[in-house]
Amino acid sequence: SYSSPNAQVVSPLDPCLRVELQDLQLWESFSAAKTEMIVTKPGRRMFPGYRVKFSGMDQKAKYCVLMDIVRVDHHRYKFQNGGWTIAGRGEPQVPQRFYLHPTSPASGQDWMKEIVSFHKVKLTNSCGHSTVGKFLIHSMHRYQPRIHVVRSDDVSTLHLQPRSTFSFPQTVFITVTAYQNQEVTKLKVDNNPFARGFRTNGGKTRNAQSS
Amino acid sequence: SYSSPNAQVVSPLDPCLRVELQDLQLWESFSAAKTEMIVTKPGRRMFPGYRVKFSGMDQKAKYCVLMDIVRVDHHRYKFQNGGWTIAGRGEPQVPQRFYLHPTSPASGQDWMKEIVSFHKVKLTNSCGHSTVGKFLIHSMHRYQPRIHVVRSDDVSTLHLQPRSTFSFPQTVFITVTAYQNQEVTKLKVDNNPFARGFRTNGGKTRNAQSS
DNA sequence: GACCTTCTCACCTACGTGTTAAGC
DNA sequence: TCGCTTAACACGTAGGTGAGAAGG
Repeated sequence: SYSSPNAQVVSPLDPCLRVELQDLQLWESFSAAKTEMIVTKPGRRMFPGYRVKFSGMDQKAKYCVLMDIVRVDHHRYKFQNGGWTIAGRGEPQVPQRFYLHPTSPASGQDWMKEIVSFHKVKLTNSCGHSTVGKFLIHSMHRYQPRIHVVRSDDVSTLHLQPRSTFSFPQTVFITVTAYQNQEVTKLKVDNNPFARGFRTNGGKTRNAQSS
Repeated sequence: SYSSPNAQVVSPLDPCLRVELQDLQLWESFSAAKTEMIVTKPGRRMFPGYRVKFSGMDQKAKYCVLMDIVRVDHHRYKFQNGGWTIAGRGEPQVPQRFYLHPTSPASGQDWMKEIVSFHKVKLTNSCGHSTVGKFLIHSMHRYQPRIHVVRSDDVSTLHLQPRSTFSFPQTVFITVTAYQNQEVTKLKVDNNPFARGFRTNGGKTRNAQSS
């Protein structure tokens, strides 16, 4: 009930509220190749960046928007013979911190005005560093980001409020410390502007997602 | 009553609360030459960056910290014969928006833990663009930033709460669209790392304020 | 040895500077 | 003309890429 085959999901609590995943085609290209996300000690961004568009909010009401990243299953994975296979029991899932989108709190009108981006969040495998804007996760496990919407402007009691939760199956990924599947690497290089230096030819020249 | 000859000011509402201006020596060098701040359509940062340190807060209590920038007098200025002179009546002062420091709300302990920086705020003379983190002000007028501390974690009613206001005479500046005083230009080039490309010699080589 | 992690690097994007010339 | 504003520019800082070598 947290996922949907479509890129637009309806809230049970707030029946008009809808969330639409951006860059859907890009996400699906990665998903078809089994998305990998690098995780490092200092923290690494996700690519594609996680961006959504809201509609059906109460224009005047105040909302907070949060993200977390949760495990999809209980397995550890390995890349073998060109594909991903289960490699035993996964690490125990630690309860995730929520990342509060910095626009919070804001009116429904403000949230719907433009695309809401989480492209600055980072994935880390080290608990030593500061953890603002970083998700601590294990390598070689499957994860999925989730978006939570809380109809409140009181940031201090968000965890007690009812919330609407959205997630998209296209955004499931496996964490790695180095890319395993060359097809994934090629998609990253061809579409992430910061990796333009590694393009050979045929890659998108200008209009890729600006991370 | 909003200003003080010192770099550390005491709150009337909260007698232990103190605010200390950082980079005081740098601010005073500029002030001695009559500080100029560039204002542009897309927005320009201030240099020196506005940074303060808090002490004497209630460790457990929640605070919000805001900035605004207000007119110091009612004049318009011009630069003539190497100095600033009054050039008639200033534009009418428009009520300023507050900039809420993104750390807000946070505990006194968190605020006091490290230097609180407003170096990302920008000065603009165009109301067309988005105004988040930007102050709309007129060129050729004198302004002064102010810091407001509100003992509350309810962001939505901040404007109704009592607040302690601090400002420092060393931070008064005149807005310009291009630098008038060469002495000011030299101070900017010698101390702002982003202007390192314009240094001739004798400028600080490394340890300048990282804006 | 096989597998995974970490570090350094060249290369890129993004954007903060004053300068300069053009515009009004 | 004069005073002020704007836009394009070269040159910096800051930081996001995968590659490759080294480490465990």
